[in-house]
Amino acid sequence: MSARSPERPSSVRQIAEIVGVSIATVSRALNAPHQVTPATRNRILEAASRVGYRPSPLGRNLVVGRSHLVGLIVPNIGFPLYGLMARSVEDVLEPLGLRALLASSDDDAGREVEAAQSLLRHAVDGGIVINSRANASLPNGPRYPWIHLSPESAGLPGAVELDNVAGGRMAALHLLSLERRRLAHVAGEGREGHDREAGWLEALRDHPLEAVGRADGDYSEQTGRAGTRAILERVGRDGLDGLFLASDIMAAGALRELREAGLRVPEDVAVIGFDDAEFAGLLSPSLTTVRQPAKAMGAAAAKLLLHSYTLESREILSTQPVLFEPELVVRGSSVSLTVHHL
Amino acid sequence: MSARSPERPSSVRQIAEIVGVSIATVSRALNAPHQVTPATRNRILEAASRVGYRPSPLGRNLVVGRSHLVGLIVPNIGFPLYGLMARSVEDVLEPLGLRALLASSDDDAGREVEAAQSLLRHAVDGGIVINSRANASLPNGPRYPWIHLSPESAGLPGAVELDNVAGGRMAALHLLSLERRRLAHVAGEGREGHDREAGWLEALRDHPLEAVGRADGDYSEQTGRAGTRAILERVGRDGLDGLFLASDIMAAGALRELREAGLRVPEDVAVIGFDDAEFAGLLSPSLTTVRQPAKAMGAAAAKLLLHSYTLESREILSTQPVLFEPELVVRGSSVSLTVHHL
DNA sequence: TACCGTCTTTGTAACGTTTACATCACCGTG
DNA sequence: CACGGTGATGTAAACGTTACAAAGACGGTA
Repeated sequence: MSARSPERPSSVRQIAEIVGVSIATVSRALNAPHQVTPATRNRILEAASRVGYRPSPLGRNLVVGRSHLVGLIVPNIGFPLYGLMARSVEDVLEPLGLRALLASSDDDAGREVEAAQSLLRHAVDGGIVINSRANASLPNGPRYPWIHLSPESAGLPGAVELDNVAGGRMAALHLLSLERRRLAHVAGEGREGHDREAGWLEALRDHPLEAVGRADGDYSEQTGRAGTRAILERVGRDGLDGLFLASDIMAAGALRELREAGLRVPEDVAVIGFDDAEFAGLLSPSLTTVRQPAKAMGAAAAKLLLHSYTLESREILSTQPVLFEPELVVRGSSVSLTVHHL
Repeated sequence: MSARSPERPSSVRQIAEIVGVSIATVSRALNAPHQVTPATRNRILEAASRVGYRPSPLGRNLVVGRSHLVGLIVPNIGFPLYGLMARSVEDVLEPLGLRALLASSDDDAGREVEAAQSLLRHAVDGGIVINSRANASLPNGPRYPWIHLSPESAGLPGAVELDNVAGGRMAALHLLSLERRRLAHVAGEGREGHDREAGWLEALRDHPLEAVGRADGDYSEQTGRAGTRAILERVGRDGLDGLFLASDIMAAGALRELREAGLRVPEDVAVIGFDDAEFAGLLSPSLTTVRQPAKAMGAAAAKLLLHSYTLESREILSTQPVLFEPELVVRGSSVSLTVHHL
């Protein structure tokens, strides 16, 4: 049983005294060995390992002026999409000895600014803000910039965005390719939702359609369901054969509403969601969706930050956002997949 | 346009020089105002605000020996259950100025130990480990303890656990209360899965059953599905009227398998899962499940840590784990809920 | 050999903050 | 006046790294 050693941990000073050199030489022996005569270097290393020396990160942080901490502001880390992004941010930062310091904004600009201030008090070197509402009004304290991983980073330098317009277009083209001509959309909020609908409408414009409907939603199951019902009431049971919803959660509500209305998916109505949430493949029928490449986007944001980290500057970022293309994931809710039970 | 002020930020030294006092007096004027004569105090505060003084957290951390950072080791923050726990940990820590520093273990003991070491290099004051595999072999560096939020914290001090045995019992009693007598279970791995099955079997013991089956799974949809199929093949289509799966994801697989086998849920087979994942209510039918109170458990772990934080000790923790009771959430997969269309 | 320049090795001091301890002045009491 | 107490302030130490200085060795050249 090794002793718990309640004595204060060993320091460079202690080692310097043992060996009979200055603390600077000790530090050099550990960090830049070639600058120290082999003889003294060995004595220092030997003494260091004998007393079990572990440099204090706090002392190091102080003098180098960097904490190796990266702030990560997320609306709510409990939401799977944000968790995924956070994880891939982490994976990129870790090999460089950087760590993510977590804060929640709850999609509120005020709380977001508070979170940023709190992170700055913890001396983060830089930060990544997912779904920023405060945008430019974030306190510009950190040594390296705030990177925005958002749908609406209004021209800010250092931004990673999803091409929501292209996503909406994809959904439309997919349904059109399935010969569906009686289409409807349940939209989402914010620029995000607006862009998805813009892409959707743009792609539909040139095609002769029998009917096209819409309803507003807020990404919740409840509004997905209510929107679907409203559309059905307006166009009738036969007035709909393709439905695009701005989130998978809304699409889950739509699937239920359609089933309860006695409509078959995908035979009567093809359904397509947005995000490719974890559960999209678990629904019945499994949900066709426009995939948001969350991991790649998180990694891109982290790399953007690393870029200015290694360049020791916060100014050099492009004003052009890094744009990510979504990806169509076709599942059972839009095509009758061959069922493989034996 | 305010100047970007590339000069180094103001320090206590600077203020001390302006006012003509020692740096100690400056520090006291800011942190313990009553120890300083009102006249000097005012001059110091005035000078501080004039130069826009903000104390360096790095300097402070260094001298007080606390970073106000709490390590949070999670298998994968992208998993919703862990994200939920992390969020509520954060909510408890935040009001005290503590922040969570994130690390991933990927359910691997080696990676977990590495993560702990990395967090210690960042000088975390203490830490919370969700689903620890390393348990007692975590490096005992931090000033305050590692709190375990796990299914199997083998007698470690400072642990928060779910009563999985009670959860299994609940599932059994629920199916029994629905007059189901041909029951089966798809088990999960680890002590977690073992305990759930133990509770399940214990509750079934005293009841006369027509049939009872089981299969092994690993919490994935695929094994939930395969296990269900295996059970059906063994007992036949009429040999099953109640099915308990050790996770909601497995239950989602079971729902699909049962549907494809032409069995109705809940009329022919009642299904119950475990966890109450986000999507449980989105499935069709919506999934009855044994709810794991993730938020409450995360909060409890954080409070356990705060306890030793305020007591300035890492030793005083109870060896008894804080045990949380799961909660039965009844939905459509086990009872025919009145459908409210119209 | 004396001098100069260059290179290697090591030492000094500063960075920012807090706090235990020391110092100093002042006031009241015996 | 001596003593003790009180309140305000100063000094120094703690942490690890690095710019700069200093010192010494060495070689080349006059």
